[in-house]
Amino acid sequence: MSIAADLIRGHTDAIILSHLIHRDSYGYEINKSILGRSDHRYELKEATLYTAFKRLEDAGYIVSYWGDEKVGARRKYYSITPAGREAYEKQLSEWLATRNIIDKLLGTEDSTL
Amino acid sequence: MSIAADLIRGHTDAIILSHLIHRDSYGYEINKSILGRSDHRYELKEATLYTAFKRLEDAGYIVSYWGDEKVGARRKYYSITPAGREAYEKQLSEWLATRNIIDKLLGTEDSTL
DNA sequence: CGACATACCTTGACAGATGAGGTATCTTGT
DNA sequence: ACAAGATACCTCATCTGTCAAGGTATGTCG
Repeated sequence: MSIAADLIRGHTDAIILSHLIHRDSYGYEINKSILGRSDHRYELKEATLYTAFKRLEDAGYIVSYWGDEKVGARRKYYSITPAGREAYEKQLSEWLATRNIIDKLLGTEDSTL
Repeated sequence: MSIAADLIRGHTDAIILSHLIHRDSYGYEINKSILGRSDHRYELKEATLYTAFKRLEDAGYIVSYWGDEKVGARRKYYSITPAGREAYEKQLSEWLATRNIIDKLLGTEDSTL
């Protein structure tokens, strides 16, 4: 794991919402997807993931339901709500603004000082 | 303050080091500089700033000395050490990697996937 | 003389992340 | 038949960075 998790702190919710924008999903799958999409450089810890689900559900950004798997372990699916989509849009633009500011403050070779 | 501080969490040390790369400085000045360079969209809280100074000094990344102001409030200057410069370089590249991954995970329409 | 800027610092509390632990099912190799 | 590992869920105690709130002191301006 080459990415310091502390640097991603605070982006967990947006990352999960981003995944659920496309389709309903469940914890284990979301985790593996994040691992894959980050080229194995970042992995959400399970405890972090389930803490985030709780937080997002309490906020009304996602709702959950049990899958009807006939075989294998049961899956708890999550679905993003309209409020969740709004929150995602907002968090995405916040990320872009934050990214911009950090770039400036770190002197990431920015000539437009 | 339009930028959620929690999103910048973890970048405080790098931001301070980045400032000290150019010249020795003191707390109050660094804070104002950050405010200005972020177009007043982000401000380090004093408690956060002094906590960070303590952390950086303990780590050997910065050293401090009192200025010899004849008038006005005394100033405590900080100077970056060679180890601090190394740490800054490392943290800068970590930021670039993290930025890249968050962009991917948030689906920030990145064509170079 | 009061307000405000400059300049430093500490303490207690909060929130997100996480190591470590737990439960249960199914598959694959030996 | 059995062990190992993947799939799949969850909780709790602890750690760390942030920050509101409080404090001290000096200089300037109206």
